[in-house]
Amino acid sequence: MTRSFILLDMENVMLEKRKYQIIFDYLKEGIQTKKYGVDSYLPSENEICNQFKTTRTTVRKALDELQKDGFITKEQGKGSKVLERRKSLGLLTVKGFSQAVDHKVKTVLLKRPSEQQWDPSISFDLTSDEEESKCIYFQRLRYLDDQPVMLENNWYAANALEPMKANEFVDGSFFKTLSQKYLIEIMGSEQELRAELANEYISDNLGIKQGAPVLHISVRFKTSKADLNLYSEIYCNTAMVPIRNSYFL
Amino acid sequence: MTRSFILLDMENVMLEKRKYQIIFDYLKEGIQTKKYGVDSYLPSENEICNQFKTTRTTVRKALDELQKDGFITKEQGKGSKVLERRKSLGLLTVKGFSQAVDHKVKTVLLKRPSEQQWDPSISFDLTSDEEESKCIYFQRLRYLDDQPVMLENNWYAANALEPMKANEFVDGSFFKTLSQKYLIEIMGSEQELRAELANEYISDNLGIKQGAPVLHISVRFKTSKADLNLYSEIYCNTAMVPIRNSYFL
DNA sequence: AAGTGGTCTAGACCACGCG
DNA sequence: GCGTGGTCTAGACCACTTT
Repeated sequence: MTRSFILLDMENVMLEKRKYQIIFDYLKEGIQTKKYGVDSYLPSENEICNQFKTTRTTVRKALDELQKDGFITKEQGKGSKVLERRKSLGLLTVKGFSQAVDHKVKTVLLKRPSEQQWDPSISFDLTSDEEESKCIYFQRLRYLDDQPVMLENNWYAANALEPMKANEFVDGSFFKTLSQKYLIEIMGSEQELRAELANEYISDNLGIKQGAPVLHISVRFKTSKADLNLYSEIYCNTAMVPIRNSYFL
Repeated sequence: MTRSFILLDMENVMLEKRKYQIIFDYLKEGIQTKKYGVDSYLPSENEICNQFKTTRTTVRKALDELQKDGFITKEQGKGSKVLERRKSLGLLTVKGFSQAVDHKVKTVLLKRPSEQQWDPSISFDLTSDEEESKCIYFQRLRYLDDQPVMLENNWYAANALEPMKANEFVDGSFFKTLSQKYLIEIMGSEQELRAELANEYISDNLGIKQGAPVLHISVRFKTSKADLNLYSEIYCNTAMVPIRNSYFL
């Protein structure tokens, strides 16, 4: 009696994770590392059942979570298909950035990631962990049709993630790099929006007049790594083209 | 043999809905009509099982959907608790509007809902159904601490929903009224953001100088009623206080 | 101890997609 | 016809909360 109790307890300590969580993690990693490529299908529910010696209920729980997190979509009669990118989380896009057919898009790294002091211009309160750490800062300028439209200042805690090397950026995207090389996902964001008049520094970078209206966006992105947030202060010239975002259940 | 086949088929035609969908709809309506008030607990999973003569798997499927849609949260050992409001869908809030303790909030209906022609200033393309219909227009001005901060122009298709009476607004909120009186929920939104300089009309309403920077937000809200979208063109004075929104998985 | 939600098993039948 | 995901049953044991 005592012995079986100890064994059960051991099992819980050893396993720790729920069975569906193990399957979820296994499949998620497979997607992030491109073992299961975009538009391909995961193994069928019954195959996963056999592989993990479990029942469909448990496998379906894992797949439901993957679907909720935007990694896959299910197609009745066909299978679970890997999606291109996760459900957009209110990520800001310049109108036309996605319909890239008739627009040229370019991102220039003005300042490559390097260790600095936190900047007081960040609009959000830092966590106590972050305040104790130094930070990594990098700056980018995004172009649409050779016209600069977004000036981006980005910070994150140095003790949460090493400074990314400039040549390491996957497709020039910080988020793609996080997902594919570090297996870290964006879990949500908070934004503050302001309309301001461009000062000299902003107007120089965006190639507009001083005093022209600019959209100032402050964002805190929360990630699946508990101690890693990304802070961005973004200035946009919305005269040519508005900034878009959308969200759906 | 033939007879039982027919019966089964009949059953599908009669029921049409899945069992979990019936339970979902029943509970959702209970929440929307305040039969289950905010912060109260739904009947336990076993009670619902007995009431609908089904198993916990099916009941839990219904509850999972309610949770995904932001109607309830589950508390282990306690029950399923009704939430105050649905998961914010990137709804814009003025910083301080929610922490209303130290701020006075006021909404004034400048133009009560009435039938009009669609306004060409709407930033989104209308559906063909909407174009064929007239529209309902209403205008509001929102104050924070007796300072006007948001001027709101709103339109929706007249054939999708009758014009709401001014005294019908629940807590002055269009969305609360939609949910509680019409059982219609917001399913998502698209936004376009622009920084602009206030023209005379805007500056008069917001009590700022002509040429001051204003945040222009165009929104299309999609609802659970297929033919009902709400279009809003909003102008914000962000000098005192920024506009916020957030989204999480 | 009793009740609640969380996980899991071992099945069954259905609707859909495709060869 | 066969494999896929979608729904559902009838149980079991667990962890957590409250009495």
